[in-house]
Amino acid sequence: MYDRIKGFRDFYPEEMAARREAIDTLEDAARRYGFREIDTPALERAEMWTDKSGDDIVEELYAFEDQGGRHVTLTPELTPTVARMVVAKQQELSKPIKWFSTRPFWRYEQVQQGRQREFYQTNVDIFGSSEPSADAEILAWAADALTSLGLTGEHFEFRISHRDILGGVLETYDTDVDTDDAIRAVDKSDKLSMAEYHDLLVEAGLDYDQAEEFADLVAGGDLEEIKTFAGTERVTDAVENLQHVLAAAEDFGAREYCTVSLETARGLDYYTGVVFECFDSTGEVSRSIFGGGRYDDLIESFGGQPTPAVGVAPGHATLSLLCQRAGVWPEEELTTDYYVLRIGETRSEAARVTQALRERGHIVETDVAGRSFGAQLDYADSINAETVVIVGEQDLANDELTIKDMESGDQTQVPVEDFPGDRDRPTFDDFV
RNA sequence: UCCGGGUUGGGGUAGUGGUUAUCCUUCAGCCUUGUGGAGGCUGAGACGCGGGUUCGAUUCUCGCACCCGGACCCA
Repeated sequence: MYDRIKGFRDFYPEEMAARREAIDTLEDAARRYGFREIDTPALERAEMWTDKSGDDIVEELYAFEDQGGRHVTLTPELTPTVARMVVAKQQELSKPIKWFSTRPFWRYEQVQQGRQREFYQTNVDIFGSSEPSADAEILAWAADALTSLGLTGEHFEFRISHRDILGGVLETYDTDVDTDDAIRAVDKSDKLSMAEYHDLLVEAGLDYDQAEEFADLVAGGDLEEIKTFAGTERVTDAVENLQHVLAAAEDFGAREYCTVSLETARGLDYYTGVVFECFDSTGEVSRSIFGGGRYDDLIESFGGQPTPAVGVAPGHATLSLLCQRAGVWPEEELTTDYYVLRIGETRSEAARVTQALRERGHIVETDVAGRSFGAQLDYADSINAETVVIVGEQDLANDELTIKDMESGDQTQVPVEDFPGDRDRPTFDDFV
């Protein structure tokens, strides 16, 4: 017996069927918005991460040197890859570029609830528009995707913030503030006592009065108050941009899921404008369900022309936790439309029936194990077959088949030449 | 990397420093090559790995692995 690699998961048919349904739900919603599916490599040059984040990040990567001496890594996130793709075909792609993909990523991390080393995300991005409508479309897709899964506003909320608001407010203080440290403190404020939170802000460079004032302002989340307080163009622009995004989200029916939450500061250094995270309303799923936002500088930093971008990437692990707790995760039960039971030397006729039903698009199984009548019926039961078509020597002797409804156990005879006939989905009821 | 809890057939469990490790379930076969969900019979299948203590370790002990939480981190 070999062990599974830690942090990697197997998906057996029942779980896979549920996952497939969930993935299809997310992707069908994306297709309705005109997002086009792409697929991307499992392996990228490690420099795509080490150049920007330093060599320490290798600790978090499945990175190695390949036979050709290249430093490569299993891809830990999609964004740099799509940025590379956009840059490579910048001239020929019509804007806005709207892409989605579902695929695994790999990070060498500590395994926790909702976090594995191999994890699946559906990434949805728009490149080439800085309009609030683009941000709103991302939010609208995210809301559509979640509600299509059966979730409602009771189950989740989008916490929306803007990168420039916190930074912009902080820079209005005369003191020399370490903005990153202060924002990190804000991000952690949930988990800290008020005093600890204030202490961290002080460590970042504010004095105690400022720390208290700043913390209150952020927690209050009153955008107009913040605009007035800061009085700078940067903050005014950021607030107005956030308001425009929310207004556009309103038009697309996504506003009701959005809460302004300036404490939602965390995240990727490449975010530049509106950022948001999705949280479980009950707080049972401790980490965020997913995050997203605007990253207007990334394409340029990858050597392309300045190209604004906004995107979101739900992780399937946390999403399925959320759905399971909300009781809307798809049923993990396999179903079978028909089982063609064969007894005696009847293979050719049974095969004809089997293939005819398969041609109609049904899930059809027949005996491949040489089992007895009873064992075949047992098996048909175990795979939740809806209808069993019995092709037995006794039936064929009368030029008949037996159609059995598995739920009721009722059965009836039908002429061989009349099955399946021109019926799309013949069942017991059609023949009584 | 750190903290806490855990690991006995495929799943769920009982138990013990000493003979054949308990029970339920599951799976396979048969009773039954013409009727499933019931029943009977037969069979398969476990003490996570390694070291130590001991005459003897699944049991005590240490280390490791893995699992479940959490911290840190989360590009």
